[in-house]
Amino acid sequence: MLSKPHKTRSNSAEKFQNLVLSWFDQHGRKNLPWQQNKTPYRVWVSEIMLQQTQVSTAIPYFERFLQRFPTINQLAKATEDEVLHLWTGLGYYNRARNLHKTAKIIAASHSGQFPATQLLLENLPGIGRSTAGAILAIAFEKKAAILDGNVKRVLTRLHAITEWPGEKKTTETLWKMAEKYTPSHRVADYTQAMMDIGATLCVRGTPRCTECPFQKTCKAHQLGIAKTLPKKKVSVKIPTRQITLLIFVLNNQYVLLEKRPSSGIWGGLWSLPETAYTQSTDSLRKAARALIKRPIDKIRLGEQFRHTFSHFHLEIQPALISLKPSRGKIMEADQQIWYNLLQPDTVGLPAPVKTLLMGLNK
DNA sequence: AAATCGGGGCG
DNA sequence: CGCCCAGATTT
Repeated sequence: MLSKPHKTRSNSAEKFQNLVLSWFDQHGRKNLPWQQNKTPYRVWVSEIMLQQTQVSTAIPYFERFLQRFPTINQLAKATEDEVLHLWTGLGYYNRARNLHKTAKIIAASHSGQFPATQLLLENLPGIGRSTAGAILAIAFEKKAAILDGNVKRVLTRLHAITEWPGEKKTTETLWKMAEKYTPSHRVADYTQAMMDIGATLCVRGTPRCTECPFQKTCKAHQLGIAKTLPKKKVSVKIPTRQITLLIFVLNNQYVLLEKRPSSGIWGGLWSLPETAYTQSTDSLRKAARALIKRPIDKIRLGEQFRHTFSHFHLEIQPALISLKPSRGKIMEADQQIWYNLLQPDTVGLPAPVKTLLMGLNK
């Protein structure tokens, strides 16, 4: 048989993989909830949750989500409100809506079976190049690269890449590296290990280089610039907006909520009626009367607080508007609910709204 | 107070 | 394709 002479010395990618895999065997995380009973469905849900959320935050959400929706078909049958309910507090609610959409697609068009190619996965809502790679590698043991925030940080330091990683060219370079290093053997462990190294050793701020398996090879460490990488995007000051949120309280038990449009901030969540910022009782009375016909008992201001988004600060002035008690049936308009504080509906709430409502219960 | 994080959507 | 947008947590 004709064959090329066998290489006796492993190349640099193989050396790298061996470092990563033996680090994983000794230090990698192997007991995360989604690493037990590993199915494509569980891996997918975890990857979506982890897109913008740290492991420790995601764990309780993952447990509750899987408890309620053990299979993708059960998720597909759920209402969007219930999916958003389980997502309340996690943020980026588009992720939850896309998760639901994708479950419906897979239940209907793939007979409940997760597709296992890069192209099919990337065509599903909420799954891009990196998440598709993670599902292929972790759930299917298929050779596929990921480039999440952790891997980006590891690679920029390893190669001392000083350009901002958001540059198109730099991102492409990083993807090329990620692909070059990805092994065909034990790719699930490798992928988990890279995320673990990024999350526990190669952290932003001060990396723990002395404990790192790449200590000898890391360019940034050699140059003493690990701490300064990846280069930050030039920061922009974000503006502050002010609003007043109206808390209509009826019979000391019900609070009026309105469903927000499905796109934009808090898309699809149930929020408090909003009005232009004011602290004047007179204008609050006017705004309240425009929104509701019931007679007002009294109005008082809550304590103003701040909620920050990626691109603006929101100063929230809560206003409690107690309504005169009502005995008859309480009517709800379309896109409106009287949220029962004692028996909360299973709907999604923005984090500050949830905080406000919990405060009322005390 | 600043930084973070992957993907969707729009022009 | 380039650019803008989304939320809560950590540092």
